[in-house]
Amino acid sequence: MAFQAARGMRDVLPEEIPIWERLESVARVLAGRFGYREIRPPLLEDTKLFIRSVGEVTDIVEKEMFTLEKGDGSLTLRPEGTAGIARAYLEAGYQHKAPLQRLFTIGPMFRYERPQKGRERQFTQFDVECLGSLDPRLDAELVDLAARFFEELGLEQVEVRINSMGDGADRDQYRDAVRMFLLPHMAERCDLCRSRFERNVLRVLDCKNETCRELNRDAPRLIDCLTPDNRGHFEAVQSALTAIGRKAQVDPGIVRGLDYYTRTVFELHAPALGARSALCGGGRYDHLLRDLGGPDLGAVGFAIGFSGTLVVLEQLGLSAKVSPKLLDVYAIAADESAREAVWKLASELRSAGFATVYDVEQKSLKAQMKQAGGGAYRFALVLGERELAENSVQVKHLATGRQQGVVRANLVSVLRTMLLEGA
RNA sequence: GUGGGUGUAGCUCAGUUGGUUAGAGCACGAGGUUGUGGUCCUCGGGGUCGCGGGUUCGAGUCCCGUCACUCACCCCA
Repeated sequence: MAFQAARGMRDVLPEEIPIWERLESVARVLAGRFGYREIRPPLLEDTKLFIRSVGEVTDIVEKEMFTLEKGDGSLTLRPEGTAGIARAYLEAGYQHKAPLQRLFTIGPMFRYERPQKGRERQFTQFDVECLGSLDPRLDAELVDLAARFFEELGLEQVEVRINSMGDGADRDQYRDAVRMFLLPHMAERCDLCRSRFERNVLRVLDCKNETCRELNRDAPRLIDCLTPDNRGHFEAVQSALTAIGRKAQVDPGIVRGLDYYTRTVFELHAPALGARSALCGGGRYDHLLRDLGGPDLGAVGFAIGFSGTLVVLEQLGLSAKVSPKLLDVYAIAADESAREAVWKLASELRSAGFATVYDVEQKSLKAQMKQAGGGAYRFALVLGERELAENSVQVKHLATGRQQGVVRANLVSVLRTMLLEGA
């Protein structure tokens, strides 16, 4: 093949569209039920927006951005959705007219990474953000919304893990405390821990290695470092979840990679998937709007990746439940003389609202029947000399094999009735 | 970015220590059935063996490079 899709980019073929539409529809309906409105920011933003919001020393900014230099400006394909939405919020002036905004978007994001199963360079996210408030119920609301998304798709036992990263002083203090705690025993730890110690100290606490976990046992607890305010907020999030029957386990290992996160961070996991079980990640980012030049208003959000979701549905055998869409009619010419009549009939049926297709490959009657019976159509309509002579059409219901002659003038109403009855 | 694995027909795969015209199942086409799909039977069309180079009398098979996919890391949706 002379050309293939660029690395990490893939086509969503017609066969896969039904499952994608299902994801999008579940996302839209659910977001709507929670009062979230769709927003569609551009795919390209000023590169500096991402550097400012995501953080200069993150993997995303350091090596994963698709950047275009055009004229004297630098644009980058969005590696995540939050920055663009926050920018759009401020540009639209919501901070003045209606600061509390529940927003969502569904669309492609781009990261220059090594592709893997469920991880592509272009990937689709369902991104939900609530800007303009610090209310802990919103943190819980988003956890609930994210969990319901997966439950709606048929996943049972979605696990919620939450943590708080503090906010400013307590966050730095906790980080220092962890660093001081780890320092004396770093030599005994694994390579990964040593690299994380440099890059993102808190992730050392998430090491799966047996001896490292042992060393982590007496690590300082975040809850002890949080300011009374932040501790109160964290507890309020948890009780808001409890109040609606959502179980959430506190997991000190959850540390979002992006700079803008504050206070609540959370992940959703599907235990059925084993080690790589993360379905969704999100959290609060209370100073992002301020950092982008707006007022210091709170905000919280999450993102769900569709590629990963599809992998999960596949592994749990849930994707087969999405049935392909059928076309209504395949119109067949029983002999050459009927081809023109079939062409006119197809046009008529399309006007009447039926999804209709006919043969353009000069196939034999048998081959046309085979085409009709291939599983993509509900009815085969047969027109030949006989039908033309008596002004009728043979209507065959392909699933049952039942066939009847229908007077041409009644065809539309008969078809309509049969489709309504699901016959 | 690091380290493994894989790449043969539209799809899933077989192909012996290197040896003649590279095979199967499914799918596709024609016929059995002169106006009828799904079952069955017969026949048939389909291949730059991912791409490029090398070793050899001879390469799908061995070597090197490259691209893609994939798995485990890093990181994350």
